[in-house]
Amino acid sequence: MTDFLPPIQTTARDDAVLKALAGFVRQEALGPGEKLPTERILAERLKVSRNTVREALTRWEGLGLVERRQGSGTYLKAAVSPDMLHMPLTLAGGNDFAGLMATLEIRRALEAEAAALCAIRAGKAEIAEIERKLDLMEEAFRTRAGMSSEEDWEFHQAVFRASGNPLFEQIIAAMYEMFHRFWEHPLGVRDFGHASFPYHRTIFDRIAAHDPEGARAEALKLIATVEDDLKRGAANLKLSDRR
Amino acid sequence: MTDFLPPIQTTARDDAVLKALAGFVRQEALGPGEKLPTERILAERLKVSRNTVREALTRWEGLGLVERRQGSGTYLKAAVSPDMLHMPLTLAGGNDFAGLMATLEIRRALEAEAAALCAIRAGKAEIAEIERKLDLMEEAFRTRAGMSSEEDWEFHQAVFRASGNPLFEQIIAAMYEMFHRFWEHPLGVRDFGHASFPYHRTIFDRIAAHDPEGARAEALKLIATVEDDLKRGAANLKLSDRR
DNA sequence: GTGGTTCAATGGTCCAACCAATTTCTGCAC
DNA sequence: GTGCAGAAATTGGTTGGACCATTGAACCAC
Repeated sequence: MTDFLPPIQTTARDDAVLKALAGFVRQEALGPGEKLPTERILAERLKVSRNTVREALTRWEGLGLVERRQGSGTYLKAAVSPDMLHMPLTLAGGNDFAGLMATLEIRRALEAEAAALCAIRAGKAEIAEIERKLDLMEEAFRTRAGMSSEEDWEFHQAVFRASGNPLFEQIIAAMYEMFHRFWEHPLGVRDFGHASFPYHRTIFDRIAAHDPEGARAEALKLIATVEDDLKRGAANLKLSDRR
Repeated sequence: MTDFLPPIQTTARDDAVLKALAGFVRQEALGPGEKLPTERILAERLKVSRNTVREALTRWEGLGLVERRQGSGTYLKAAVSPDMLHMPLTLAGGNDFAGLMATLEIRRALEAEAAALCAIRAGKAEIAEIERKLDLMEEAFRTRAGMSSEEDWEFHQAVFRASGNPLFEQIIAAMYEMFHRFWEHPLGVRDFGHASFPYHRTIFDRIAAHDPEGARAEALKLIATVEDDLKRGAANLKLSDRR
């Protein structure tokens, strides 16, 4: 009945290397941007071949945790801890309309929930921070006469951060990354995101008023406008076939 | 303005290897489970060292696209196409009560949205598949007089799959993994998940009736019962400090 | 058939060397 | 001293060859 005997692993050198390295990073309190030891030094210290070290680092590089620069060194790109969970998300045929809509559906689910949670949990400091980002965004909108991806993103980040659940920010950051990978100006729509502008303040108002369902509703409206923009853009270019 | 001239890569051997291999997989129409050429053969055919081939395969292995079995060979684990978009998601710190609640909040957001999308998009085949999983789950519930994690999980997986958006399933798989990381029987609650049982069928009914908002509402009820169980469990053991 | 044994194939690791990009140091001109 | 070009050291990237550990198939004795 107990068919759950975990398979024994006699050899897992590279995994051991990664665990040791994660421990080292924690020990030395290394943060993003900092340089970690040379491959040669790691190989010597850990008593494994440089080749094994390289395989381990290759894994971390693929996970986006680390960046290697030839002639310079290997640098941390994100925080690492020994007990991380890695989940490679893969989207087949990523850079097309369907892929963008897929990320937007995730964003709709998370954005609505996060806004609601934020309305419940955000304290005075968090609300002030969100309002600051909102002001920055509106200022950028006025001076540059259009949406600014950067300030817009920072506003949403602030909301996610105030939701009290770090997973929201991490997942949505991945979606954002995917969204902006190939589309600086998605589908050539010039005023992309323009329609979503007013909803940023309405979302903030509902959050400040600690009205979860109101915040959720406004967030849904915002996403709906982005979806409309996207569909409009897709309709504009008849053949988006990049195969 | 066009500061997006892609940097030329004088050296990107392993990337080239992956591209070539992806082309090969497509050419030969290889599917999951099938065996790839030997490392030695790949090295010889591609005119690169076996070590380079290994680094490339290590990347794919990290992305979950491929599985290597010593003494046997390298096997495809998922469909592979040359233009895939990879987005590693790394989640930190989910192994305590707060972490479990965090994963549940994500699950609430995604489960509700997926159920609604599923009610809109699922065809006859998908609905039949979901019902099959539901029957299996109810059968397991009767015979073993309690919730079965395995069958329960398969039911939800079927719903996510029928949502038409592969990201749902992938993200929720990460949450599931995190959830089950340290808690086989979360917090020692014996009949954990018992209360959520009836909602599985109500969710299915709303999906089968193509009633998005109904499905969403039932999904929310289900998650609420799980949250209650979790809180009850946390109250049971006064000190859950495993640090 | 059952249960070992042998043996070839395959991934895992190691080593030593060299290549290519980057950084650092050195020494010269001023 | 300052500035800068060129040499030298550092570091990741690649190569080729060797050996180990595991797997699976063929084979054999019983």
